[in-house]
Amino acid sequence: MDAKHSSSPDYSDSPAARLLAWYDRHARDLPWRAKAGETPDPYRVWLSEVMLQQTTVAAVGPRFSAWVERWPDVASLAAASDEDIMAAWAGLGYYARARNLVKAARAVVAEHGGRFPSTEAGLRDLPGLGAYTAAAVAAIAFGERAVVVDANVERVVARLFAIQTPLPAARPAIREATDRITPDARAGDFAQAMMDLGSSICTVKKSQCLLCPIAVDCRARAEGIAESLPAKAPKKARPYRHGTVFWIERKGQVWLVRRPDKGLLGGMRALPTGPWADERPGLTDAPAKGPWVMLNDTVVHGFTHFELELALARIDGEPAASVAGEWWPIADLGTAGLPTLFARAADRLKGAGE
DNA sequence: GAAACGTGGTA
DNA sequence: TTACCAAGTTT
Repeated sequence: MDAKHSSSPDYSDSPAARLLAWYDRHARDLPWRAKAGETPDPYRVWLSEVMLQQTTVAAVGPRFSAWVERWPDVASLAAASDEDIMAAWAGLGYYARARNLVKAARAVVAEHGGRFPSTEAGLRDLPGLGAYTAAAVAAIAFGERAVVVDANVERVVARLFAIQTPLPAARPAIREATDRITPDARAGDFAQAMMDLGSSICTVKKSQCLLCPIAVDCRARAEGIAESLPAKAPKKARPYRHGTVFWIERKGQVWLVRRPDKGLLGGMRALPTGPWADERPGLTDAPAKGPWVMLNDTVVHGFTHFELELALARIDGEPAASVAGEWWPIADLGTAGLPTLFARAADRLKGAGE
Protein backbone atom coordinates (compact mmCIF):
# COMPACT_ATOMS: atom_id res chain seq x y z
CA MET A 1 0.00 0.00 0.00
CA ASP A 2 1.30 3.42 -0.96
CA ALA A 3 1.88 5.96 1.73
CA LYS A 4 -0.38 8.99 1.50
CA HIS A 5 1.18 12.37 1.67
CA SER A 6 -1.97 14.45 1.52
CA SER A 7 -2.99 16.22 4.72
CA SER A 8 -6.67 15.43 4.13
CA PRO A 9 -7.97 12.17 5.60
CA ASP A 10 -8.34 9.25 3.26
CA TYR A 11 -12.11 9.31 3.25
CA SER A 12 -12.55 6.30 0.98
CA ASP A 13 -10.86 4.02 3.50
CA SER A 14 -12.93 4.73 6.59
CA PRO A 15 -15.80 3.21 8.54
CA ALA A 16 -18.00 6.09 7.38
CA ALA A 17 -17.30 5.38 3.73
CA ARG A 18 -17.99 1.68 4.13
CA LEU A 19 -21.14 2.37 6.09
CA LEU A 20 -22.50 4.91 3.59
CA ALA A 21 -21.86 2.54 0.71
CA TRP A 22 -23.82 -0.11 2.60
CA TYR A 23 -26.58 2.41 3.36
CA ASP A 24 -26.91 3.28 -0.32
CA ARG A 25 -27.81 -0.34 -0.97
CA HIS A 26 -29.70 -1.31 2.17
CA ALA A 27 -31.38 1.76 3.65
CA ARG A 28 -34.84 0.95 4.97
CA ASP A 29 -37.77 2.52 3.17
CA LEU A 30 -39.49 4.44 5.97
CA PRO A 31 -42.44 6.84 5.66
CA TRP A 32 -40.52 9.81 7.05
CA ARG A 33 -37.43 9.42 4.92
CA ALA A 34 -37.04 11.60 1.83
CA LYS A 35 -36.74 9.51 -1.29
CA ALA A 36 -33.71 9.87 -3.53
CA GLY A 37 -33.69 13.33 -5.06
CA GLU A 38 -36.27 14.72 -2.61
CA THR A 39 -35.48 17.48 -0.18
CA PRO A 40 -36.11 16.42 3.42
CA ASP A 41 -39.06 18.15 5.09
CA PRO A 42 -37.92 19.44 8.52
CA TYR A 43 -41.44 19.06 9.90
CA ARG A 44 -41.58 15.38 9.02
CA VAL A 45 -38.03 14.78 10.21
CA TRP A 46 -38.75 16.48 13.54
CA LEU A 47 -42.09 14.74 14.03
CA SER A 48 -40.64 11.32 13.28
CA GLU A 49 -37.66 11.85 15.56
CA VAL A 50 -39.91 12.82 18.45
CA MET A 51 -42.25 9.88 17.84
CA LEU A 52 -39.27 7.54 17.67
CA GLN A 53 -37.90 8.58 21.06
CA GLN A 54 -37.91 5.32 23.06
CA THR A 55 -40.46 3.95 20.62
CA THR A 56 -40.05 1.27 17.97
CA VAL A 57 -40.17 1.88 14.22
CA ALA A 58 -43.02 -0.63 13.99
CA ALA A 59 -45.13 1.31 16.49
CA VAL A 60 -44.42 4.68 14.90
CA GLY A 61 -45.06 3.77 11.24
CA PRO A 62 -48.88 3.93 11.11
CA ARG A 63 -49.09 6.70 13.71
CA PHE A 64 -46.74 8.92 11.72
CA SER A 65 -48.70 8.45 8.51
CA ALA A 66 -52.02 9.23 10.17
CA TRP A 67 -50.52 12.28 11.87
CA VAL A 68 -49.09 13.92 8.74
CA GLU A 69 -52.33 13.27 6.92
CA ARG A 70 -54.23 15.16 9.61
CA TRP A 71 -51.59 17.85 10.24
CA PRO A 72 -49.39 18.03 7.13
CA ASP A 73 -47.22 20.93 8.26
CA VAL A 74 -46.10 22.80 11.34
CA ALA A 75 -48.64 25.60 10.81
CA SER A 76 -51.60 23.23 10.89
CA LEU A 77 -50.24 21.51 13.98
CA ALA A 78 -49.65 24.82 15.75
CA ALA A 79 -53.27 25.76 15.06
CA ALA A 80 -54.70 22.51 16.45
CA SER A 81 -56.14 22.30 19.96
CA ASP A 82 -54.18 20.78 22.83
CA GLU A 83 -57.07 18.40 23.35
CA ASP A 84 -56.97 17.03 19.80
CA ILE A 85 -53.21 16.67 19.85
CA MET A 86 -53.12 14.83 23.17
CA ALA A 87 -55.90 12.49 22.03
CA ALA A 88 -54.03 11.81 18.78
CA TRP A 89 -50.95 10.83 20.78
CA ALA A 90 -52.89 8.40 22.99
CA GLY A 91 -51.27 4.98 23.14
CA LEU A 92 -47.81 6.19 22.10
CA GLY A 93 -46.69 6.83 25.67
CA TYR A 94 -44.33 9.40 27.16
CA TYR A 95 -47.00 12.07 26.86
CA ALA A 96 -44.60 14.90 27.69
CA ARG A 97 -43.54 14.44 24.08
CA ALA A 98 -46.98 15.50 22.88
CA ARG A 99 -47.14 18.40 25.31
CA ASN A 100 -43.75 19.60 24.06
CA LEU A 101 -44.70 18.94 20.45
CA VAL A 102 -47.48 21.53 20.64
CA LYS A 103 -45.23 24.04 22.36
CA ALA A 104 -42.48 23.55 19.80
CA ALA A 105 -44.85 23.85 16.83
CA ARG A 106 -46.28 27.08 18.20
CA ALA A 107 -42.79 28.43 18.92
CA VAL A 108 -41.72 27.70 15.35
CA VAL A 109 -44.73 29.61 14.05
CA ALA A 110 -44.64 32.49 16.54
CA GLU A 111 -40.90 32.98 16.91
CA HIS A 112 -39.34 31.61 13.73
CA GLY A 113 -41.80 32.64 11.03
CA GLY A 114 -43.05 29.10 10.55
CA ARG A 115 -39.67 27.64 9.63
CA PHE A 116 -37.66 25.34 11.84
CA PRO A 117 -34.28 26.63 13.04
CA SER A 118 -31.68 25.14 10.73
CA THR A 119 -28.87 24.66 13.23
CA GLU A 120 -28.35 22.17 16.01
CA ALA A 121 -28.11 24.98 18.58
CA GLY A 122 -31.28 26.64 17.34
CA LEU A 123 -33.19 23.36 17.37
CA ARG A 124 -31.91 22.51 20.85
CA ASP A 125 -33.85 25.47 22.24
CA LEU A 126 -37.21 24.05 21.16
CA PRO A 127 -39.15 22.08 23.80
CA GLY A 128 -38.68 18.33 23.55
CA LEU A 129 -35.50 18.48 21.48
CA GLY A 130 -32.58 17.21 23.54
CA ALA A 131 -29.04 16.43 22.49
CA TYR A 132 -30.02 13.51 20.28
CA THR A 133 -33.03 14.98 18.49
CA ALA A 134 -31.49 18.39 17.83
CA ALA A 135 -28.45 16.72 16.29
CA ALA A 136 -30.55 14.27 14.28
CA VAL A 137 -32.81 16.96 12.80
CA ALA A 138 -29.85 19.26 12.07
CA ALA A 139 -28.07 16.45 10.25
CA ILE A 140 -30.99 14.77 8.48
CA ALA A 141 -33.12 17.79 7.58
CA PHE A 142 -30.43 20.44 7.12
CA GLY A 143 -27.25 18.54 6.28
CA GLU A 144 -25.33 19.95 9.22
CA ARG A 145 -22.40 17.91 10.46
CA ALA A 146 -23.84 17.02 13.86
CA VAL A 147 -22.81 14.18 16.13
CA VAL A 148 -25.88 12.00 16.47
CA VAL A 149 -25.83 9.53 19.35
CA ASP A 150 -28.82 7.35 20.18
CA ALA A 151 -28.92 3.90 21.77
CA ASN A 152 -28.08 2.24 18.44
CA VAL A 153 -25.05 4.45 17.94
CA GLU A 154 -23.96 3.85 21.52
CA ARG A 155 -24.01 0.13 20.90
CA VAL A 156 -22.26 0.25 17.53
CA VAL A 157 -19.58 2.64 18.73
CA ALA A 158 -19.00 0.84 22.02
CA ARG A 159 -18.31 -2.28 19.98
CA LEU A 160 -16.34 -0.58 17.23
CA PHE A 161 -13.88 0.82 19.77
CA ALA A 162 -14.29 -1.92 22.40
CA ILE A 163 -15.31 0.61 25.02
CA GLN A 164 -15.85 -1.50 28.12
CA THR A 165 -16.85 1.20 30.59
CA PRO A 166 -20.49 0.57 31.57
CA LEU A 167 -23.26 2.98 30.57
CA PRO A 168 -24.04 5.69 31.45
CA ALA A 169 -20.44 6.48 32.47
CA ALA A 170 -19.23 5.61 28.97
CA ARG A 171 -21.31 8.32 27.28
CA PRO A 172 -18.59 11.00 26.99
CA ALA A 173 -16.12 8.53 25.49
CA ILE A 174 -18.75 7.18 23.09
CA ARG A 175 -19.70 10.67 21.97
CA GLU A 176 -16.08 11.55 21.36
CA ALA A 177 -15.52 8.38 19.36
CA THR A 178 -18.67 9.05 17.33
CA ASP A 179 -17.41 12.55 16.59
CA ARG A 180 -14.17 11.07 15.25
CA ILE A 181 -15.92 8.82 12.71
CA THR A 182 -18.68 11.24 11.65
CA PRO A 183 -17.98 12.48 8.11
CA ASP A 184 -18.25 16.14 7.07
CA ALA A 185 -20.54 15.24 4.19
CA ARG A 186 -23.74 13.21 4.46
CA ALA A 187 -23.83 13.38 8.26
CA GLY A 188 -27.59 12.74 8.15
CA ASP A 189 -27.22 9.62 6.06
CA PHE A 190 -24.37 8.53 8.28
CA ALA A 191 -26.55 8.87 11.37
CA GLN A 192 -29.41 6.96 9.80
CA ALA A 193 -26.99 4.33 8.53
CA MET A 194 -25.63 3.84 12.05
CA MET A 195 -29.16 3.45 13.37
CA ASP A 196 -30.15 1.03 10.61
CA LEU A 197 -27.02 -0.97 11.33
CA GLY A 198 -27.74 -1.03 15.04
CA SER A 199 -31.33 -2.10 14.59
CA SER A 200 -30.78 -4.79 11.96
CA ILE A 201 -27.22 -6.14 12.26
CA CYS A 202 -25.34 -4.85 15.28
CA THR A 203 -28.21 -5.86 17.56
CA VAL A 204 -28.25 -6.31 21.31
CA LYS A 205 -28.22 -10.08 21.09
CA LYS A 206 -26.86 -12.21 18.26
CA SER A 207 -25.08 -9.47 16.36
CA GLN A 208 -24.64 -10.53 12.75
CA CYS A 209 -21.03 -9.58 12.23
CA LEU A 210 -20.81 -11.60 9.02
CA LEU A 211 -23.20 -9.11 7.40
CA CYS A 212 -21.65 -5.99 8.91
CA PRO A 213 -20.07 -3.50 6.50
CA ILE A 214 -17.67 -2.24 9.18
CA ALA A 215 -16.77 -5.55 10.78
CA VAL A 216 -13.23 -4.99 9.52
CA ASP A 217 -13.05 -1.90 11.74
CA CYS A 218 -14.55 -3.49 14.84
CA ARG A 219 -12.31 -4.06 17.84
CA ALA A 220 -14.99 -5.86 19.86
CA ARG A 221 -15.44 -8.36 17.05
CA ALA A 222 -11.70 -8.91 16.87
CA GLU A 223 -11.66 -9.57 20.59
CA GLY A 224 -14.82 -11.71 20.50
CA ILE A 225 -16.68 -9.52 22.96
CA ALA A 226 -19.19 -7.77 20.69
CA GLU A 227 -22.33 -9.14 22.29
CA SER A 228 -21.21 -8.22 25.78
CA LEU A 229 -21.05 -4.53 24.85
CA PRO A 230 -22.09 -1.99 25.79
CA ALA A 231 -21.90 -2.94 29.46
CA LYS A 232 -24.70 -1.50 31.54
CA ALA A 233 -25.18 -0.73 35.19
CA PRO A 234 -27.72 -3.09 36.79
CA LYS A 235 -31.31 -1.87 37.01
CA LYS A 236 -33.26 -1.33 40.15
CA ALA A 237 -36.31 -3.42 40.87
CA ARG A 238 -39.67 -1.81 40.10
CA PRO A 239 -41.97 -1.30 43.07
CA TYR A 240 -45.54 -2.59 42.94
CA ARG A 241 -48.38 -0.18 43.63
CA HIS A 242 -52.13 -0.42 43.99
CA GLY A 243 -54.98 1.83 42.98
CA THR A 244 -58.67 1.91 42.13
CA VAL A 245 -60.21 3.12 38.89
CA PHE A 246 -63.81 4.36 38.95
CA TRP A 247 -66.45 3.88 36.26
CA ILE A 248 -69.50 6.16 36.59
CA GLU A 249 -72.15 5.33 34.01
CA ARG A 250 -75.39 7.07 33.07
CA LYS A 251 -77.54 6.63 29.97
CA GLY A 252 -74.87 4.94 27.89
CA GLN A 253 -72.21 7.47 28.86
CA VAL A 254 -69.21 7.33 31.16
CA TRP A 255 -67.62 10.13 33.19
CA LEU A 256 -64.11 11.06 32.05
CA VAL A 257 -61.67 13.45 33.69
CA ARG A 258 -58.52 15.19 32.49
CA ARG A 259 -55.33 14.45 34.36
CA PRO A 260 -53.16 17.31 35.65
CA ASP A 261 -50.78 18.78 33.09
CA LYS A 262 -47.67 17.51 34.84
CA GLY A 263 -46.71 14.06 35.96
CA LEU A 264 -47.71 10.61 34.86
CA LEU A 265 -50.10 10.60 31.87
CA GLY A 266 -50.23 14.38 32.28
CA GLY A 267 -52.85 16.22 30.26
CA MET A 268 -54.55 13.04 29.09
CA ARG A 269 -58.23 12.10 29.31
CA ALA A 270 -58.70 9.37 31.87
CA LEU A 271 -61.08 7.48 34.10
CA PRO A 272 -61.12 8.87 37.66
CA THR A 273 -58.74 7.12 40.03
CA GLY A 274 -57.93 7.24 43.71
CA PRO A 275 -54.37 7.44 45.06
CA TRP A 276 -51.70 4.99 43.90
CA ALA A 277 -50.10 3.54 47.00
CA ASP A 278 -48.28 0.58 48.48
CA GLU A 279 -51.52 -0.78 49.92
CA ARG A 280 -54.90 -1.23 48.27
CA PRO A 281 -56.70 2.11 48.61
CA GLY A 282 -60.22 0.73 48.16
CA LEU A 283 -62.75 3.53 47.66
CA THR A 284 -60.48 6.33 48.88
CA ASP A 285 -61.21 9.53 46.92
CA ALA A 286 -64.12 7.90 45.10
CA PRO A 287 -65.64 10.52 42.75
CA ALA A 288 -69.24 9.66 43.68
CA LYS A 289 -71.24 8.39 46.63
CA GLY A 290 -71.90 4.66 46.80
CA PRO A 291 -72.97 2.01 46.40
CA TRP A 292 -69.90 1.06 44.36
CA VAL A 293 -69.68 -2.41 42.90
CA MET A 294 -66.19 -3.92 42.81
CA LEU A 295 -65.42 -6.15 39.85
CA ASN A 296 -63.87 -9.48 40.67
CA ASP A 297 -60.93 -8.57 38.46
CA THR A 298 -57.97 -6.17 38.27
CA VAL A 299 -55.83 -4.55 35.60
CA VAL A 300 -52.06 -4.82 35.98
CA HIS A 301 -50.03 -2.34 33.99
CA GLY A 302 -46.28 -1.91 33.86
CA PHE A 303 -44.79 1.57 33.79
CA THR A 304 -41.11 2.33 33.45
CA HIS A 305 -40.49 2.80 37.15
CA PHE A 306 -43.30 0.90 38.87
CA GLU A 307 -45.98 -1.68 38.29
CA LEU A 308 -49.58 -0.80 39.01
CA GLU A 309 -52.51 -3.02 39.89
CA LEU A 310 -55.86 -1.28 39.55
CA ALA A 311 -59.02 -2.50 41.25
CA LEU A 312 -62.15 -1.81 39.19
CA ALA A 313 -65.17 -0.07 40.72
CA ARG A 314 -68.38 0.90 38.97
CA ILE A 315 -71.63 2.64 39.73
CA ASP A 316 -74.73 3.82 37.89
CA GLY A 317 -75.27 7.43 38.79
CA GLU A 318 -73.72 10.88 38.91
CA PRO A 319 -70.28 12.17 39.89
CA ALA A 320 -69.97 14.35 42.96
CA ALA A 321 -70.45 18.03 42.14
CA SER A 322 -66.79 18.78 42.86
CA VAL A 323 -65.45 16.39 40.23
CA ALA A 324 -64.65 18.18 36.95
CA GLY A 325 -65.04 16.09 33.84
CA GLU A 326 -67.28 15.25 30.93
CA TRP A 327 -69.72 12.57 29.85
CA TRP A 328 -68.48 10.46 26.98
CA PRO A 329 -70.60 8.01 24.95
CA ILE A 330 -69.42 4.52 25.81
CA ALA A 331 -69.86 3.43 22.23
CA ASP A 332 -67.36 6.12 21.15
CA LEU A 333 -64.77 5.51 23.84
CA GLY A 334 -62.22 4.74 21.17
CA THR A 335 -62.21 8.41 20.15
CA ALA A 336 -61.58 9.72 23.66
CA GLY A 337 -57.82 9.25 23.41
CA LEU A 338 -57.38 7.27 26.60
CA PRO A 339 -53.87 6.10 27.51
CA THR A 340 -53.49 2.36 27.22
CA LEU A 341 -53.85 1.80 30.96
CA PHE A 342 -57.32 3.34 30.99
CA ALA A 343 -58.36 1.84 27.68
CA ARG A 344 -57.67 -1.58 29.17
CA ALA A 345 -59.55 -0.78 32.37
CA ALA A 346 -62.47 0.53 30.32
CA ASP A 347 -62.59 -2.70 28.34
CA ARG A 348 -63.16 -4.62 31.55
CA LEU A 349 -65.62 -2.13 33.01
CA LYS A 350 -67.96 -1.44 30.12
CA GLY A 351 -70.74 -3.92 30.03
CA ALA A 352 -69.87 -5.17 33.50
CA GLY A 353 -73.09 -3.69 34.85
CA GLU A 354 -75.42 -6.00 32.98
C1' DG B 1 -26.06 11.73 38.33
C1' DA B 2 -30.50 9.85 39.25
C1' DA B 3 -35.32 9.57 38.88
C1' DA B 4 -39.60 10.30 36.39
C1' DC B 5 -41.78 9.35 32.37
C1' DG B 6 -45.51 4.59 28.57
C1' DT B 7 -46.02 1.02 25.75
C1' DG B 8 -45.55 -3.16 23.12
C1' DG B 9 -42.44 -6.63 21.25
C1' DT B 10 -39.07 -10.25 22.03
C1' DA B 11 -36.67 -14.15 24.11
C1' DT C 1 -43.24 -15.52 32.53
C1' DT C 2 -40.25 -12.18 33.83
C1' DA C 3 -36.85 -9.14 32.06
C1' DC C 4 -35.03 -6.34 28.84
C1' DC C 5 -35.29 -2.97 25.50
C1' DA C 6 -36.56 0.86 21.78
C1' DA C 7 -34.28 6.94 16.80
C1' DG C 8 -34.51 10.29 24.89
C1' DT C 9 -35.88 14.59 27.56
C1' DT C 10 -36.64 17.02 31.65
C1' DT C 11 -36.05 18.09 36.37
